[in-house]
Amino acid sequence: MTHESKILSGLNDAQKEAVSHGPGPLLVLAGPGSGKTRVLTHRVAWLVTSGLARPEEILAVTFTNKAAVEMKQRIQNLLGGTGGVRAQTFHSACLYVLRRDSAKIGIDPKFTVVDEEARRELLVKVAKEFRLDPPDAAAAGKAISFAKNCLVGPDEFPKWAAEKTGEGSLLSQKMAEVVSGCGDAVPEVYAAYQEMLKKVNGLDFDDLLFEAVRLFRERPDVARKWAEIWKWVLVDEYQDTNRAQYEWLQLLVKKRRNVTAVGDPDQSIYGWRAADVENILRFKEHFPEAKVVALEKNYRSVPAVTSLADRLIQNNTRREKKTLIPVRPDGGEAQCLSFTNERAEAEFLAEKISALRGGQGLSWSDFAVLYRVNALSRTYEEALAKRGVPYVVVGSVGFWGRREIKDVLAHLRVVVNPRDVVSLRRVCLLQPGVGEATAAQVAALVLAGRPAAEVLSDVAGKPGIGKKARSSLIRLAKTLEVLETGIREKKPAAELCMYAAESTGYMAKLAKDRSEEGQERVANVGALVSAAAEIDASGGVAELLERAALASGDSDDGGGKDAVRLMTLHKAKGLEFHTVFLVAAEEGYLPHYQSSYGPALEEERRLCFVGATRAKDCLFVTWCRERTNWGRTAWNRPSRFLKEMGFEVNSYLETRRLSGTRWTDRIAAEL
DNA sequence: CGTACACTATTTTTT
DNA sequence: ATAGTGTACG
Repeated sequence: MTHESKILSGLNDAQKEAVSHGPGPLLVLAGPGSGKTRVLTHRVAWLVTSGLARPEEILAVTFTNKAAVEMKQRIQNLLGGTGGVRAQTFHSACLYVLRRDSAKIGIDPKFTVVDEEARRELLVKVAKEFRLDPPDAAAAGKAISFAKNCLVGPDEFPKWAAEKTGEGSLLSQKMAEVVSGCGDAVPEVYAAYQEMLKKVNGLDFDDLLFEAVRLFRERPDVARKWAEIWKWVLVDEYQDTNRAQYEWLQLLVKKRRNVTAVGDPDQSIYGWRAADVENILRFKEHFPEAKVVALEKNYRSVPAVTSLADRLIQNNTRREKKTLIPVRPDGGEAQCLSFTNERAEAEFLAEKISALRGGQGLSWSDFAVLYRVNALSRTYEEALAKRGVPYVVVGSVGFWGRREIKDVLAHLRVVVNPRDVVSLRRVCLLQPGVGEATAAQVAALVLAGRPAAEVLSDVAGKPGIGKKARSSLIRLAKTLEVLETGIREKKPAAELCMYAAESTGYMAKLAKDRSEEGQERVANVGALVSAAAEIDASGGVAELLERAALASGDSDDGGGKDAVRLMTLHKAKGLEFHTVFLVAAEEGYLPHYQSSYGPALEEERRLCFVGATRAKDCLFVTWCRERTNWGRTAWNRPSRFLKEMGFEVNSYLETRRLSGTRWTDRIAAEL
């Protein structure tokens, strides 16, 4: 067998067709559990082994860091090394381009990537000048983010917002919500916020896409250069692309047209942050010569699960007809259960997990509890803990988002981008004796164009500065100077991290806290040094900061821990579990009350679809008549999606399975 | 400037 | 219920 045919063996006909498609646009419509990632990775391997592409000519784009890592690993397994194939997120691909060419559109390539936390900080500061309070600032921030994702600048904003309203799309629905939340101050705040970003030489996440598009538009020669580098582009989760991502891709592939888009319109769940399902629905219009392959066979779930998911999604109007064809034989179960309150629901689930694990020889990590909103996790956590069931809540701040990690890295940021006063402020506030007032003084002087170390020494000498503050400012100035030389001489990032943490007294401060939390912080800084050492093997400080910025929002997924996973429906996308508990299937939660009409409702339905199709063997959809949220107890109606899935829901006592092979009535027993 | 305490506003999803 | 903000005092 040739290497090439080895890559095709074991694939079904549709998969083979997609994998071995030659040049030209290809759209793969891949239902849940149909081997989407498999097709993507095998296609990359096939392109290489067939000789059509060299590895370094291939760019595979994903939405999450996790998906990018997985993709890389699987390509590596197939090819025995990635050999230069780039698999990365949209944001990191754009960042890669901008670091090299941003000067061509007037952006200093040493710019800082402003993460969510820093962004909020800047927005609040800017909004204050317009007499907006923090909630209004947040609303304005949403509108700004939305606009950037739609490639709309501050000047075009008013006209665009007016046009958008009443358009009937999900995009316009979300936009209307956002704009109504903060009134007509948005354009001014937007402009001022951009001004501020420019001052500190920072780009936020949305800017990475926005500016990458601007670069390709304003400098066709640059676009051409990158199109020659990445001759083959593959996109995962295409249904989640927004306007900016779509445009960037167009500019990249318009000449060679070697674009592979893989996705499932029924799993588009990010409309609220400007993803536009139309991108995938109109692929054929954008690329008339495109080949379209549908992967409808579902290898993941038992028929009981696929059939109810299929029934549910048929209720969406704006979709292309497509079915889920189960490959697996009958078995497993899909049930709907109701409870008087969330306590009973949580107890049931904890008990059920223990029983199933023992009975079927499963691991804790074979179970997942999925809910619509994070706030719901608490009850389930308590019940699991009470029974001694190990669990992880996927969604808590991950490593790169931890305060201590960001604190240490802020020192390096200040040196790499001398105008980064956001990081400088952070670093100053860490010093004993230094507060808001002093930090602001320092920031103002640095923005006026003076080097940070010099400013710190100067401010330290000013009257009115306390003794404690004086000595710590001087110490900080020295640290920054040393880091500066260290970076110039390309010292290892690990060494510099260690130095930053130690010489500023930060480590000592952390170590003083003897609590478990405090000790964990110390350990995390140690882990940062190790991570830096790993990165030093292939890069340096720049790479470390890059990785930290882009991963700062990543949530802790529990690693390989054998524990039940608790997470939101959004976070469950792309995952699968033996048994899934889809909890709080109640009107108000699923669909969420803020999205219970119009196009947004359809997205809620897709969300429910995504949740249900995570289950391989068992699916339990549960709802409670009564739920206590923050102090208040409310009465709930069962989710309309239950009926749509085929469950008969007459009253809370009689929730039963309508059709299917097994008819179990455990409801009475549970109540 | 830093801490302690009280009050209030908050809750959808996140690269 | 809780986290985050604001105020008063050392």
